[in-house]
This record gives sequence, C-alpha cells and structure tokens, in this order.
Amino acid sequence: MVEDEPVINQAVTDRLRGSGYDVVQAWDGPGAVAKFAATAPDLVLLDVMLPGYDGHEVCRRIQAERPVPVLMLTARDDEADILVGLGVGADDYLTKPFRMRELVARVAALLRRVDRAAELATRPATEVGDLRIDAAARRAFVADAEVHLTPTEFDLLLCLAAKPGDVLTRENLYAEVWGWPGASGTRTVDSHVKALRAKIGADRVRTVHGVGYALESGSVA
Amino acid sequence: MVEDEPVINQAVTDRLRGSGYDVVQAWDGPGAVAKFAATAPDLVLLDVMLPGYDGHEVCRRIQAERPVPVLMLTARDDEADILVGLGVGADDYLTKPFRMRELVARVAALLRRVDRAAELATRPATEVGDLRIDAAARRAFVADAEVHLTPTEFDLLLCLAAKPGDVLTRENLYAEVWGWPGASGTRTVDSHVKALRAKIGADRVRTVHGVGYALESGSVA
DNA sequence: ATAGACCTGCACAGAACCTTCACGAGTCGC
DNA sequence: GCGACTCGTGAAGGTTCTGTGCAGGTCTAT
Repeated sequence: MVEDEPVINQAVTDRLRGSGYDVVQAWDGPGAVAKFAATAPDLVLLDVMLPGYDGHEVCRRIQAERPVPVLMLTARDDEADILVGLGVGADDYLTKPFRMRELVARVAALLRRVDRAAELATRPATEVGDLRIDAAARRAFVADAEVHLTPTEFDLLLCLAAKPGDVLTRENLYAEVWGWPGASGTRTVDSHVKALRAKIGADRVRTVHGVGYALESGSVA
Repeated sequence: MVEDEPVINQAVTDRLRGSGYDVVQAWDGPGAVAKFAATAPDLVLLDVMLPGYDGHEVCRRIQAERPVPVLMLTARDDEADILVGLGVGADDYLTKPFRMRELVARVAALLRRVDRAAELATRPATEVGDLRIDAAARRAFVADAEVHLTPTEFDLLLCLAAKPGDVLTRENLYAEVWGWPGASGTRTVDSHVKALRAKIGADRVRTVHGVGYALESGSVA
C-alpha cells in the first residue's frame, strides 16, 4: 500500500488486513520501490501522486524488477492519467473518493486473476463431464462446441466448476465473483445463473432449494 | 463466539462444535477482547449489541491486535450498521434470525478464504449402511439411488447421521437444525421425520418412545 | 454521438416448502 | 385391562424461495 496521506493509507491497510490480507505500507516513491524488493508482495496498491517520484514511475520500476498486479489510486478522473498508468503496467484504476468495498473487490479480483493463472500451470483446463473450461483463454466448451460467455457468466462457471457437484450459496458465489460479501436480497446471482443455464444447458446447474446452486458433476454420484 | 444472549450463544457454539470446530465463548465486549488474546482464534463471531462495549468496538480492538476474519451478527438489517462494520474490519454480516446452516456456511467460507486447507470441517460424506450422505453436494442416496430431500429433511438426516444409532431428543434436533431451542410442544420435528421416513424408508428412523429418534445404524441389529 | 453488449436489480407468478392442528393409534406403568 | 401420555398421520394455510421478463444503467467500440 503506497500512499503519502496517512489517514487513507492506514484506513486502506486496516481494511485489507481485516479481510485477511497481509499488508506492507510505504509512503513515498523510493520507499515503495525498496519495500517492494524487500517484501515481494503479490499486489501493489499505488497512489499516483507521491513524494519522491510519482506512481507511474514507481510502477515502471517495480514492473521492471518483477511482473506484479498493480492497482492505481488517482485523485482525479483523468483520462490521460489513466492511459499513462496502463502504459506503464497498471492493471486497474480506482478514482478517489472510492468506497472501501470497491477497493477490496478490485484487490480480490486482481489476486484471483493471479491465483487462477498460477493454477493453470498445473491444470490448464477444467473438465466436468463434457463441459470444458479453459481458464487461461477464458473459453468454455460444451461437447467440443464453444459457447460464448460474458465475463460474469464465465467467472460464475469457474466458481461452480472449482467444486463440481458441491453446493455454493448465492453469497458464496457473490463473494467469489464480485469480491465482497453483500448481495443478500438481490437476484443478481440468479440472473446470471439463468443466463448461464441458457448457454450451457439448464440441467448442468442444479438448484438446491434454500441453499444455492451446484454444477452437476456428470455421472459421479 | 461473542454473544450476550445465552441461548443463542450456546446454540451456535454447539452447532459449530458439531461441525468439528473448536469454539471459545464470550459474553461481553471486555471478555471477548480478553479471550481473543488468550486463545488466538482463527475467526471471530461477533454480536453487534453487547454489554461493555459493542461489537464494532470489539472488532476494532481485536483487529488492532491481530488481523482475523470477523463475522458480525446483527439484529436489524441496517445498511449503515453494516457499513460501520465493514469500516472497522468485519468481513461478513449475518442478520438475525439466521439459519444455522447459513452461519456454518459463512464460517466455512471465511475460513476457506484464509486457509484453503481448512475445508476438512465441512467435507464429510457420511455412510450409514446403504445410506450415503454427501453433505457438500447436499445429496442423499439409498442403495445408490438418489432421493430428493428438502432442506430441513436433509439437515435432520445429517444430524441423525452424525451419531448413527444414538437417540436424539426432539429438542436436540430442533436446536441443531433450526438454530434455536424452542420447539417444545409442537409437532414440527415429527412432521419432518415422517417426511424423511417416507423418502428413505420408515425402518431407518427408529422411534424411542418418550425420548426421541435415532438413525438405525445399518448392520447392528 | 450512437449502437451494442453487458450488468444489475425489481416485481410478479408460481413452485417448493414449513408449520400447525386435530384426531386416532400406539405405548407405558400399574 | 385402564388411564395417561406419546406418536403417526393427513391436510390446510401461510411463508419463503426460485424462475423470469424487463427496464434502467454502465461500459466499449465504432
């Protein structure tokens, strides 16, 4: 967490720690680069405006050292700013003021992306019956025919496919896909499940009344 | 488990212990903080309204000491309340009255987030004679044929199957399945037992007159 | 700007489910 | 056997949950 404003730095740090993350704090450009080398984080949260050298410069340097997901925090909603950031390797942007849960969501999303990439090294594609999911390419196939899934649908399927046959609650799914727990009362998950069913076959997603959904694990009982 | 209402505290504690977790109880703010320091739990279940200081304050203090996942329990479904909670480091929220299985699911989800190996607690595929119960998939089979059970029936069977052959009182069962002990005088448990019997075979649930029910433990006659 | 793809969440209807009651049958102690 | 208590049963009634269509809203690319 790189941010020169103590209040924001601490608030974000606290929140992330509360969510189970291990957080190291830095307050300026040089400090950030040093701590990056020292602690080898999985993700960097980077304010654009910093003493020493600015966020873009920090981003460039740490990316040169080792590829790592970077989430930029910017005060103004400046298009040019964002383009520069993306140019030097930032993966996502957040404009102040932001909601904490938004930040946590994006952090979770970025880390998830990395996690999945890491899993691919050992298991390139998940298969459940005649349903095949290529996480790296983000493509899904039913009986060797590709089905086009939207990003959310794909994430949803990925979650379900991680534990074929097991029931996941809507809140489980929401937390996994959206990065924060809290969609109770809405029908958002249902809507996406419906869309997913329409594309991969309604039978493949089992509804467990009062609990949630599960991916039908083919023959295995 | 921090909760000043003895009935709820005990019910939750029992349920979690039944699921294989190790639970320490506290009844007020100061006690919670003290026991947190003394026992170093992996997760904290926290009622919002507490004697001493409230749940948010407790959350703040324990988060300051050591980052830990916190699941808040709140009486009212108040958005502001939830936001405050998230601000001080709560990871998830549950509004009373809640179902026990819901609570267990969330506890499992939070622990999984911290330690993906901690799934042992919810991973049992029980077998009693030719009756097989897959808790994760929430499916039951009799002689390899699946039987569809409603949520309550399934939970009931799960309780009985946890101690095959042992007699459980209606109060026991009710407390386990419904999450609070208060069904004395009604025939609710009986009704669900009846439904369960109709589906898995009447012989499999033994009535112990004046006491309760027991799952017939297969071979042992 | 404009069109298209996508996400979100509401309102409604229908399905699934839970609870309770009343009454008859069963069980126990004596 | 007899009374007192406990269980089994069927159905009614209310509650909760899910499927679905649809209307904004956001984002992307043209």
